[in-house]
Amino acid sequence: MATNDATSLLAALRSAGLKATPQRLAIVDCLAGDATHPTAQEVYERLRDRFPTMAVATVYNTLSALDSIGHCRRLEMGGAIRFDPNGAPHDHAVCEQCGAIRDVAIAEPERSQPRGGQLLSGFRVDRVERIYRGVCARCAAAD
Amino acid sequence: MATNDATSLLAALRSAGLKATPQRLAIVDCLAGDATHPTAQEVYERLRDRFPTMAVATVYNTLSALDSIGHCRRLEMGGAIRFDPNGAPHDHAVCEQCGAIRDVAIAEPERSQPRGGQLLSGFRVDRVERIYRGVCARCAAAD
DNA sequence: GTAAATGCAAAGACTTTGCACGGTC
DNA sequence: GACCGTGCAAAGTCTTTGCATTTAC
Repeated sequence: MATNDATSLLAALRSAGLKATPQRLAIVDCLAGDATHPTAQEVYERLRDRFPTMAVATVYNTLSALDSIGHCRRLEMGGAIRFDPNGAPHDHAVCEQCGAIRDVAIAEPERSQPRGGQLLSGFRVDRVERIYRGVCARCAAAD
Repeated sequence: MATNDATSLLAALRSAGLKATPQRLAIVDCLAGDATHPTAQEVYERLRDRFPTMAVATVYNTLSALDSIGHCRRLEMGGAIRFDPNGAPHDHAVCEQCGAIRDVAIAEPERSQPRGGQLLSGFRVDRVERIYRGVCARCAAAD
């Protein structure tokens, strides 16, 4: 799988025939260097200083482009859509209080493979998503 | 756990000090008799005929009340919030094409218990959610 | 009668879309 | 130079909020 740092993301962009614009460079950079899975809005706000004229639509456009070439995944698990540049299979832990999302290594790799045959007659399982819901260390400490 | 049919949901409402209005009866009824996990909008539209003056806010109000007394769960798994009256622990299968959500019995009960200790230092796991993403029988047939 | 729920309307957050202009290759 | 991406603005969807009126208990 791709390492999905800023460099490889860019390479992926270009090899997919997509153009490398300054905005895209910045968005890719912002996403790759961030473990919190920012929303499109967050990326937009963070880049506002550097690109005062950039439109929200551009952020969505770029993130969708990255998604469609398989170099970032849309995470839809409540609230706004988040974007995950981590190409490796992994699960997520979501803090119910602050909404932070954290990657979690898959503990039981064999379980990540659907065994839908018995369970879901007629439903073709493409992938399984696991979400750990709870409270993150910081919020627990703040209580 | 509660069976969460319309009758028990109502009883729960009343024992929680919440009032049983005609609108709530209808909403509870609509939810209990529906396996598709309707969104608030869908419930609203379905009850429009019977309650032409009912407001969307009322639907949200009732569903939130049910959620807060633990008799229905908010499902936030992409797109609009859905409401699940099934009180038993279970997972969900989501069709990527039509968006249908289907309950899935938990195949490996022991796995539903978080073993976060090793995996998520500092993160207190309250529950684990599993989502099977794929294509439902009907959509597969339509291809 | 009291407390709570409803209806209504408005605002808010997030996302998508269309089109003309400007930049990349 | 051709094409793609950007910026801008508007619309669309879902959800939440405030307040006066009505209703259940």
